Amino acid sequence: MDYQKLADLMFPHIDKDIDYYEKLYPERNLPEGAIVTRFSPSPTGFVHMGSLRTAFIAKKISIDTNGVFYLRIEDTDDKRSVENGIQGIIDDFKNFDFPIDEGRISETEDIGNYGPYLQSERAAIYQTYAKHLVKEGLAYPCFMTEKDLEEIRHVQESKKERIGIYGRYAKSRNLSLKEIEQKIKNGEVFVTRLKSPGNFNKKIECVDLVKGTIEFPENDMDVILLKSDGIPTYHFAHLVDDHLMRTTHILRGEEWLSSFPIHKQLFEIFNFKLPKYCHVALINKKDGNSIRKLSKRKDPESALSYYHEKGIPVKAVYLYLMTTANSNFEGWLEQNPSGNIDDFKFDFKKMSSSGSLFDLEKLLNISKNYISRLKALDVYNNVLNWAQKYDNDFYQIIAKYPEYTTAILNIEREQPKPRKDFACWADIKEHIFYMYDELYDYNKVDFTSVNNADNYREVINLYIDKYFEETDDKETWFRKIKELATELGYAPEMKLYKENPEKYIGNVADISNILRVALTTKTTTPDLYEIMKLLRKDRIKARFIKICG
RNA sequence: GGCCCAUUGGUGAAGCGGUCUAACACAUAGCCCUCUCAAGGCUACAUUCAUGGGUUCAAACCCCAUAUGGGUCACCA
Repeated sequence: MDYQKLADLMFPHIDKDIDYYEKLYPERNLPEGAIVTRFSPSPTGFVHMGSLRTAFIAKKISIDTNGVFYLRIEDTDDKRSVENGIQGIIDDFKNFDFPIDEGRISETEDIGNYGPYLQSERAAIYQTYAKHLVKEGLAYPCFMTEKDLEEIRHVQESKKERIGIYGRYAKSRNLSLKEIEQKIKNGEVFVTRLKSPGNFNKKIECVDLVKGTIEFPENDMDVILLKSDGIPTYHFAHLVDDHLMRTTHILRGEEWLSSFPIHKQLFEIFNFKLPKYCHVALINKKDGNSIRKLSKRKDPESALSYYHEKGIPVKAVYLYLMTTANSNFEGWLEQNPSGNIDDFKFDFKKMSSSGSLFDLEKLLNISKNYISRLKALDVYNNVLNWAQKYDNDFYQIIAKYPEYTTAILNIEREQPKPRKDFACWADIKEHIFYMYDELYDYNKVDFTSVNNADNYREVINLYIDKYFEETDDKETWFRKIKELATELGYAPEMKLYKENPEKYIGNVADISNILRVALTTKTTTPDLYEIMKLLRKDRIKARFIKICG
């Protein structure tokens, strides 16, 4: 068989050879140990949480080694592509503070010297490499129709054989040049298949960075390299792109593990340096009694937009992802409260090889801790940004009172163990609304949940008349509450009350709760003294009077 | 069904042959502290590491089998 002739028959328009591209995309000039990684989604919708996790780890190891992280869009299947899919991915990344070193930055633009980074723009490159393989006698055109393939599958199923095109099922391997020429002349379409040199009975070893060495049967499938439209399948695009873009590490979901032997074989055939592989375990979700993959369709938390809507800080999400990625990260975080992930060194050995459940509760806890360590002004700016998008009424109010709001957010914050009230920006309104006359509603004041509050009018009136003094410091303020309690027959100390409950009609807690509910409509708030200090005299009196009047 | 991966509590996990009646964190419960919360402190929560067998003086850790869960077997990625 004259393979050169066959190659020209199949790819008459391809005039370059692979040397051209090898020179066009030379080895990267990077420091020793620098890792080149990538994220290569197909534009089928929003970026999935699991994908973000994989991308995040990939980026992390590139940062750790002063390497490169790039974004490549795998749009080789237009049936699945979604409108604005590319922009959606780019936007998701942008909104998640996820800058890339090179790759696709808009629907049409790239940065970096190894592009184009959109696979549909690389057809000629793939075809050049495929043509090369044909010339070497390692690939061939296959004219089988869907029906032919179906029949083969049926035969294989009934004989309990492995499904696929291999060995004697690879009928098109035996076509003569003449037959091929005739078919092409007749306008028959063909795919380009690998003439796999593998033997299923031979074992090969594939090394995964976290799973270790895995033994597989050698690949003997004549997998499709180029579909009939000349566009590559994932396998071939992976080979060509990751080789040409000089990727050193492939991080991808575990669902790719089983095609590892195909990829290894492809790299070996071309004699390209095999990148290192890391198959990242999937994130799961408990659904009733069963466990399944976190799903784009069923689980809102799989979409990045979910975190924006709730106002969960992007940093907190990354903190969570890192704790799931490296088991020693949490301990490290405790030692390094600054929490700068860049200072932490990722280690493949500390990565779990089994899939785990996505734990929103844990994420929220991490977020709570993260927010508690922020300065009040930071919190303010963040809520402001969030509210502008998701809660305009609240936005109007807090935008009107920046300093006041910041002061509210600073209550019990500047202390060694700050309050941890907020897990997300969306939580904040519920915790502080009563500080604004616009949101405080005295109709909501309800003493039924406060103990011994039947005489709330008496308590409040006495407090205004005799004990309330705006300039009091905290100690004085509290001493007066106790005096008020005593005067009305409530125990001034919890201890006293517990010792002789029958001696009193209630205790100090009841008194402050009456005041608390009156001023805030809530039974649980931060330090009442701090709240009153910010509310100021006039508003306090106005609220009290309205309630008693 | 073939091939492959995984299996420590409600969750994430540490552990890599003896110090394991199994670290740490989340969740849950109780107590303390306390003006209510949040937080914090203390305590409880796997006598046992999917099951069975083996190797060993000794196994969660090594080996084998079984079970369960997951992935994959497309002109999808």
